[in-house]
Amino acid sequence: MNKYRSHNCNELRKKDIGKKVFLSGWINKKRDHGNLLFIDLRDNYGITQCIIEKENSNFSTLEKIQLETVIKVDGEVVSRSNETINKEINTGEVEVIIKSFSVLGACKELPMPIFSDQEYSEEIRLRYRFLDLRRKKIHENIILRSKVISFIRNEMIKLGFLEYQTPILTSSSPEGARDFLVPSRLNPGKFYALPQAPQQFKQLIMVSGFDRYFQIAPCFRDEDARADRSPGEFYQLDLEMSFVEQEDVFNVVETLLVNTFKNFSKKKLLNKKFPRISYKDSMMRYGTDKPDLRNPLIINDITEIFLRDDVKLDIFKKLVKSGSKVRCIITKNTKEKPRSFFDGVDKWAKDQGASGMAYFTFEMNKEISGRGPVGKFFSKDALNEIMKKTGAKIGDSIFFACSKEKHLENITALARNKIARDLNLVDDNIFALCWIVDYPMYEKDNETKKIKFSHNPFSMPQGDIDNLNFDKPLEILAYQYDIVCNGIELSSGAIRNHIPELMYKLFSIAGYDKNQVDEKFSGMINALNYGAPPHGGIAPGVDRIVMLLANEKNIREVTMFPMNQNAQDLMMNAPSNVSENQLKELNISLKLKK
RNA sequence: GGGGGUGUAGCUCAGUUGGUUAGAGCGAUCGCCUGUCACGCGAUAGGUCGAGGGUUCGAGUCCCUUCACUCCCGCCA
Repeated sequence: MNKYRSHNCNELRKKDIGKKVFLSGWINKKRDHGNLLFIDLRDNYGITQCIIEKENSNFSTLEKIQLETVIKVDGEVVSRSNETINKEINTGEVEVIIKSFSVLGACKELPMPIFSDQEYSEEIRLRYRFLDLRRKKIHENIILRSKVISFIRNEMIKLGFLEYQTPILTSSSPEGARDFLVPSRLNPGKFYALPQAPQQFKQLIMVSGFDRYFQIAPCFRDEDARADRSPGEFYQLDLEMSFVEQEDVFNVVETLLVNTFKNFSKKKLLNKKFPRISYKDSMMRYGTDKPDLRNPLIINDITEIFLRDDVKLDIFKKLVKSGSKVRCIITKNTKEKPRSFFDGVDKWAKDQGASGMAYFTFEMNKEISGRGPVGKFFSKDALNEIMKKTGAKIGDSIFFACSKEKHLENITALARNKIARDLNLVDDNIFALCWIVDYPMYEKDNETKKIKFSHNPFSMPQGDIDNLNFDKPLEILAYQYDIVCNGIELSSGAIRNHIPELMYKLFSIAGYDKNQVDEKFSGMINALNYGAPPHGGIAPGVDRIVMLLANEKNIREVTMFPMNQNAQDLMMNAPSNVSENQLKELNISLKLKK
């Protein structure tokens, strides 16, 4: 038998009464009654109450010992009287009378309490992450993460996929995020890059004939953090399949995600077959390509209304003439809402940098009218037209804003969330997943006015690929798709372009000549010339899936050892200075900006 | 790179209009307590009010600069 424990701290039950046992764990909590001391002993599995009386020669030592000290106790399991049973813990019907004990790991005064539901600053939590991780909530989150990953591995294998590793040291690529670079000692002046994703490798795996690949893949991107975006590194369920069309990828992902969400959360799935929403529709109806479908509000375009002569809202009419658009959100049956609700939205919009949100409520007295500050500018015919266009009914209200399209999309998307929150329209017990499809292949860079890839440059364009109209590149759509859950982007994927000539052509439109493509994507472009199968895939973000399942708003709550917002590991003290010698070996000299 | 929030005891926070010696809870230390499970009771220690500068008779409080953490925008094919 192991010398540290006969049982773990979640094992003892009534049937064990009378047994001599020994347990090891952390002192979670002490309750000192002077002649009687209760100790809650905690390990990964649970808590067992241990008890010692004054008569025992160990009493005074144990009484003085710090919380979170690791001890081993020898003792006997006894039953608890009915009044003293603790239903909160699994071992609550019994307790262990301590005969002797020993300290296995001493503990200094704690910088933060472990046994507490209190919130602590991120700084202290990250600096003492090993203490933070002992706390119940995050301890359980990390275990959940492990179980989710195992489950996903199993499901993928059941679906006929095999897991393959790809290199961590690879080459820098010009498209996409900023790379983390690693200097090469053996190749002076040259650098590896950490992969932003195993994109080219997984396509090469397909060209190598492996048919169905997956990997829980670490990805590295040197970009700024957000609450749902770790700086530096994160994990994707990377997958790729040969001889597939878009729907084949969708079927695999739907099966996998439905099973995963069902298995790890009590929340309901809004749809088992996720709705397909085109990028264009999504931008129109939700103002974003990551819509939260739990929110029933829809955005409508009512620009045309402002061309009518019987609409007198001159500020908007003038803006519309110079190319602005007007979009609105209808709220159902809100005629009784207080003025503060409407003004609150307007004020909020102004805080967001918009010119505000106009509003009125559709009313019927003798005839239809708009009640609210700007209602009087609309004739009854114009109001009828709006109702027809938006599906609004008498008693509903309308919020609308006028701006250039891009800004308008932003502000209405935010307003959609804000209004839904105010009206409590979002059911938090639902997962609403959807596909966003038909992304444009290219977009115009706002600053440089140049055409660039809007997403993945390796995506297959839609339509007759022998007769694509390259004169209008912005109209070319791609077999490119995202999956979105509750307004959070879970992943991006695409059917890939496996035809080298087409690849050169598509890159040339984004400003890369053949030589550049050959140089930057040499591994892949070369391989495509030797019999490449049609293939496609996707890469759901593992951290975000776990975040949703754990019901957390911050990705650090499901990451064991995260970095802070400035991409520093406060516990390990990374990044850090390196010695002159190390730099010399790498032929690197530092020239720091002042 | 830009904008917002926060920064007071080991931890979580309060601190009025600028006014005497900066408070509470938890934790720590000491004492009391035999059925608690957030045990209870009493006492003690613990502060460069993030840092620097300024205004003022007087600054935790007002102003400027700066640092740290965090949220957001940019960025993240």
